[in-house]
Amino acid sequence: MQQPKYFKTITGKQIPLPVFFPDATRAVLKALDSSDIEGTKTPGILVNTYHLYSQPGAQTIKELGGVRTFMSWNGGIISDSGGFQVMSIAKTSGGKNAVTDKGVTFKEPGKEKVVFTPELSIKVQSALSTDMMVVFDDFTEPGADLERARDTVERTIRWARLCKDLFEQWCEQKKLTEASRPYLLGVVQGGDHLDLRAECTQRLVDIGFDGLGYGGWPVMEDGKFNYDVARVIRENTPQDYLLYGLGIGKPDEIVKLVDTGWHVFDCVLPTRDARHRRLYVYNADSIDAIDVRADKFYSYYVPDKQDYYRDERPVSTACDCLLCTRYPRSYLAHLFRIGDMTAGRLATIHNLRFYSILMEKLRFT
RNA sequence: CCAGGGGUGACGGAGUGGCCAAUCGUACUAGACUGUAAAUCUAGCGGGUUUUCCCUACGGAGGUUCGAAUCCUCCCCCCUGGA
Repeated sequence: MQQPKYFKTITGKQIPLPVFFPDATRAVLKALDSSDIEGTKTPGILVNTYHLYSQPGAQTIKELGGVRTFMSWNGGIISDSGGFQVMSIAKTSGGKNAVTDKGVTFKEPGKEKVVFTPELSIKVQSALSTDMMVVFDDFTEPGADLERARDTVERTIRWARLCKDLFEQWCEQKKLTEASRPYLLGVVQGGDHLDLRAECTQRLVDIGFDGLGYGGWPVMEDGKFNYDVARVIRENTPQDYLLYGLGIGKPDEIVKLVDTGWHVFDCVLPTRDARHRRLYVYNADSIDAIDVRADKFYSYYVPDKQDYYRDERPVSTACDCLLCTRYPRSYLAHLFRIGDMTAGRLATIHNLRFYSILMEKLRFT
């Protein structure tokens, strides 16, 4: 068994691993359109099942030919199950929200009550027509004790089995072949309890998936990444599985995880940070000079600082994005200061190119 | 020249005898953001290495008062009408 080399799309594309797919939760990468995304050499995106189910609805997207056609995107697409959103809303807002073996019931202020279940998640994901579907899981909250974590693991496994069955039925019904069907990803829970993570991994492998995801909140309560968890999952997973760090992460975390044998990542950081005026820049003069395994290989750049009001230089010379090749720092500073949307667009484009360069570097070294 | 209004910290703009180093907004500075309830949120923003304390401050100079950004007098400047 060999480690996978590509992420295959249902349209027959082969995207070389490792990959980073930024989050287009509601079928839009905030501030960008699909051709902007292409310009950043980003190979794929993540959309969210729950959000698209809420709006515009599974049936609508299905009739419009799936998310790929809907948003005119021809790269890879992963659909997240919606479990994470639903769970974080249900578990953190308390009240009448409840997680049972059947699914999750919750109510957001100003909206009607929602019951989200594994069945519904798979059904919606199949309507979205994505390249990877993720099982609906029960996420282990940060800091959960062993007993609590075990509960979430048991439920996650129960739901994983259910999702797998439904997925197989759907493939059979649609007469999908090994090549034309999407991946199905299991999600490992168990918090920081390593034995439990190992057990969860093994039991998911017994059910059988194309890959496994690093589930739960991506970082520990102190904000540090728990690499032991990543290692334990790796050690208990067959070589030919895809390993996917759900919601991960910072550039240096991704480097370490790739070196640990992980292949797929998604995270809101580059896009959200861009809108929040944090740009990522390599500590290098040119793209060739970037060393992603150096100690501090990147820094943050705050675009609208007074120092940059009259700065004619590009944000980074180790970048070939639209922003860095065309505009001076002074212009970006101006756009942020006047609050124009173009600031968010250019900054997002830059950060996405930063991440795509990162993955290119990791692929070749 | 006459009548009326006004001068507050980088800017806009509250406050009209003590609870005022002075509401609030902007700007600025720093920080946060990890399967997006987030183009958001938090903190600081006159000075001081004794900090529930001292100093300097609300156009300027005097004065009233136990106490003034707030009241009085004069001066300087700005705005709006009228000559």
